Amino acid sequence: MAKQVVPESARRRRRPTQQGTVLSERLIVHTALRVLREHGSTGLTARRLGTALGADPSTLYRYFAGMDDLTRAIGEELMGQALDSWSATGEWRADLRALGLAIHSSYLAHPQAAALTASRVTGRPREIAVDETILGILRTAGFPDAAAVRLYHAFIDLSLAFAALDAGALALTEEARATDEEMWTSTYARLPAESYPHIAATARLLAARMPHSAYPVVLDTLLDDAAARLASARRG
Amino acid sequence: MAKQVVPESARRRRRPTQQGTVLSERLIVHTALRVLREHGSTGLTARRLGTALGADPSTLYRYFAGMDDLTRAIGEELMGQALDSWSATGEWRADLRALGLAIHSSYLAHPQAAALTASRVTGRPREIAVDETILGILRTAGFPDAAAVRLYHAFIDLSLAFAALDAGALALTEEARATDEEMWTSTYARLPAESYPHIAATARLLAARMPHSAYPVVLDTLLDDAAARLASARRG
DNA sequence: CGGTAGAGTCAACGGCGTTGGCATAAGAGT
DNA sequence: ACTCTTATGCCAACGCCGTTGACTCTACCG
Repeated sequence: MAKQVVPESARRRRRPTQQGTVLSERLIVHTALRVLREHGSTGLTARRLGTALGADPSTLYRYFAGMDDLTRAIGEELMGQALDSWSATGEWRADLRALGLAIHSSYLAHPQAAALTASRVTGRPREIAVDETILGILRTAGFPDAAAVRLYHAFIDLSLAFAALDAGALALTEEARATDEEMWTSTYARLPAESYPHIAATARLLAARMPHSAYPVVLDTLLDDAAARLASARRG
Repeated sequence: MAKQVVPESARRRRRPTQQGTVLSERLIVHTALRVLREHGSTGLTARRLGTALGADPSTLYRYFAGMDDLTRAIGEELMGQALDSWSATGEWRADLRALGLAIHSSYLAHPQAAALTASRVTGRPREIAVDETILGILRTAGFPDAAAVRLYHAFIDLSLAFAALDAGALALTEEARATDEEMWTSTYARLPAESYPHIAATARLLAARMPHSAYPVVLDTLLDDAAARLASARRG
């Protein structure tokens, strides 16, 4: 078997598999995304991916060091899609907000994949590009370096943490997800008011709000705070 | 085998295993936490847990419907420990802050377990108790129901999302974690200033800040915002 | 138009969650 | 104190899983 994985750029011969497909990192990652969507976040297995590709499972080890390596490549793909779907306007607050939402929705577009990768930090190219972009927006907007780094840290971790949390909820099977959402109208809405007065009093509001993500609310709070600090620093 | 799991309260006979241990849900959950700590977040297996308990793996199915059910019980235990370590003072902002930090640090105290459970919502008793507590603090502080629910939602999801994110980082093996932290002094600090001017300019600040959690900063931002809204509503 | 080594295949290993059938001893009822 | 019932733990087995080493074949280099 492969002593070490051949980097994609150095790959020369493209021998088709028995079933005729010609493999590539790109094809494998995209097929993995499809398998994840169809079989859930725990449904990506070497055998299944091999079958989906029309190749022997062990062939994957010619392209990735193991399933863990493949997982990181999937995460990098999600981050890349977020960056591609975003464009700068020059208005720092709007740009940051849009970038955060782009990252969030890129992950939510592949919830099963996101649940697998969102808490991994890889240091791969597209991830670094996102970091450079965020820091650039903040420093160009006039934040001093210390404030920019502090805000960058809060921004990126907040976005990734919510991407993981919300993706985890979406990645459940359809029935499990429905059960979870209904929990606010079934379990929580029926708790006795004597023991749980506050939940009982707000049950209707909870059922309306909890199925949505809190990310936009928290993100806006963070950006409002940053804008206020920037304005007051300019005045003072 | 067990058609269905016998609830812990209805359990009568406590027959010791061949190796002499007397099982219980509590013992199993606590042993599972130990196994997770020793073998990592993917190291909890039915066979290993059975060995650690001195019991056959299949015996676990007398207590839990499957490994997934056990996982939820572990999450419930973490939430319970958070609630136990917290006490109210009556000052809403301080109480909320302390509760958030209690949840966060309860999860981080068992990072391998947290990585497994933080994004699950179970609707079990201790979890409901936490929800009731938070809503109680907010409504007693004078927030109208709509604002209380909005803030509750942001608060709990923020806390769980960061618990999961930060636990994920801590749950890596010691060497992998060290490698990740050093990435800010190795990879990021050495990126060429021509291609990555903003990262290069702030490399030292990044290396100092990134290994810590952004949770307290974001939590305080959220609570500051809430306090300001409450004060202005009182004035208006 | 060979020779070579890289890409795909095959078979196997040990470990996983889970199940059905079975032995046995704890506790209820007398 | 004795029996009876059945909850509880054990065993063996099933079909998955990731991964590996030895292999075959074929695309490309010269």
